[in-house]
Amino acid sequence: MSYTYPQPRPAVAVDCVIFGYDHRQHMPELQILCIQRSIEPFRGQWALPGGFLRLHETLDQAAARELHEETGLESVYIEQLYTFSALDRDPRERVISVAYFALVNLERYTLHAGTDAAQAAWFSVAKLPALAFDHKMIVKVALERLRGKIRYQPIGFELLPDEFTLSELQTLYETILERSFDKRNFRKKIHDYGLLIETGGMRRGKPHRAARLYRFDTKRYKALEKRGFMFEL
Amino acid sequence: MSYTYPQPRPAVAVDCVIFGYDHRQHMPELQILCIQRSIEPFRGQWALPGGFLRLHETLDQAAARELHEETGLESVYIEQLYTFSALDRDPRERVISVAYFALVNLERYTLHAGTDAAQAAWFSVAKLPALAFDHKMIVKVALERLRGKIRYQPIGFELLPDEFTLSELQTLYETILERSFDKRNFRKKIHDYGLLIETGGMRRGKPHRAARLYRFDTKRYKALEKRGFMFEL
DNA sequence: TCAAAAGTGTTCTTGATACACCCATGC
DNA sequence: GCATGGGTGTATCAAGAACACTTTTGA
Repeated sequence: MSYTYPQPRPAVAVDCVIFGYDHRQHMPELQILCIQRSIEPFRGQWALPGGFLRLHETLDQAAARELHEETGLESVYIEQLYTFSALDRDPRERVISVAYFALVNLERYTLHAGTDAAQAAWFSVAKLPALAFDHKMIVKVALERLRGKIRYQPIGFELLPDEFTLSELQTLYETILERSFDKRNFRKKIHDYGLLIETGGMRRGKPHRAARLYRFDTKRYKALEKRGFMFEL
Repeated sequence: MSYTYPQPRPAVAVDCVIFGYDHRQHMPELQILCIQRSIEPFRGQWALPGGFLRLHETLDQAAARELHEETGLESVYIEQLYTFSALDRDPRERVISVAYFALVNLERYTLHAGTDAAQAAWFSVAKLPALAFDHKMIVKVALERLRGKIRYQPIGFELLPDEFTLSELQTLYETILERSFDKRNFRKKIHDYGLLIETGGMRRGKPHRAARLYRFDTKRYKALEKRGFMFEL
């Protein structure tokens, strides 16, 4: 059998579930960036940022490009999630979509008006609007992945500033996992892993005791990881 | 902005990492099905079974179809792994590949001569030949996924016959995870989960005491799973 | 001085690990 | 009768869970 050029091809798109989190809020919520579509199909509806793969770029590059184009963000945590391929997921024609999820610390980022006439907005995951295509399902899979992964990989730090307090870290976990942790047990566990470095700084300005600031010790984590160490919260 | 038909498109392929396991072997090994390519590129080299996505099928269907065409197997465990998109992964042209992994119990399956003039053969994961394209990397990712997943999801049973002994189950875990378990602790843990049903049958025919046969209790597992239960080995 | 979150240890319970001997079978 | 794996329980250790009060800060 000779090489048969595969004639009819699906279009290949990349869609990004961009999770945002703001530790400064009193009751922080996990948020997702949506854009309001300015073109058909689903014109006027909210959807995940995304676009078509170009031939000169990898999927990772396409996802990073889309994220940059639609939000201005660069060098944030992003990873491939899953590839969706239902036959009718796009009414125009056959499109498969490689979904990514990204984690954004909202302190460093304030939303600029959407780039190409599209409105962008953050929605709490609890109050997402109706989404175009199969994006509701993509969000569902992304949430499951995030919740599963955050418990045994230190990706949660991507949602916080470089320096953070232990309470901020605990609230982050509680928000994402939708459960509460005992303060003393949480702190003991975190400290016992030895993965946080006290910076010496303090978080002040609130009408209560100031809190110590910490940084995540990436180098130490990577070293331990190579020796088969497993972090688990 | 109007709908811009995305002109240059990559071809979309599906590749399958088919894991095989035979509990009847004395020292079982995890194996992978490879096919010897009869066409260019990489003619004569070993590769993972795969082919191009057709427009009328989903990726899951394409993976199942490829698996069926190249092995005759149907209704085995199969799940999407990752989508690979390096620019030069196929020398012909731009091809992205959605990789799947499947689990096959080799007792129920003996390899027929390859379908379309291609030779198919099982290789121990420890002694894989050189593989075409980026298939070596795909296998690496599949192995990591299998090893990670088998510890907290009962997919290992897919590699055993419906009825199996506790020693067979233990050997399966030891083989895949490349570590040993204490026999008494292993059995206690398995029993405590209450997910095995004693069938009453015995595995005989070996020059030592006969062993009790068990079935995995899928219904009970699914019920527990919905209530947030987590199995972990 | 008050409200609000920061910070800190001990006890108890549970699950993980380590470990050795008798039993049944086929040859 | 012997070699081979099947089958069983207990004691120890480590990690997880439960739990309450004092300290510091800004308003």
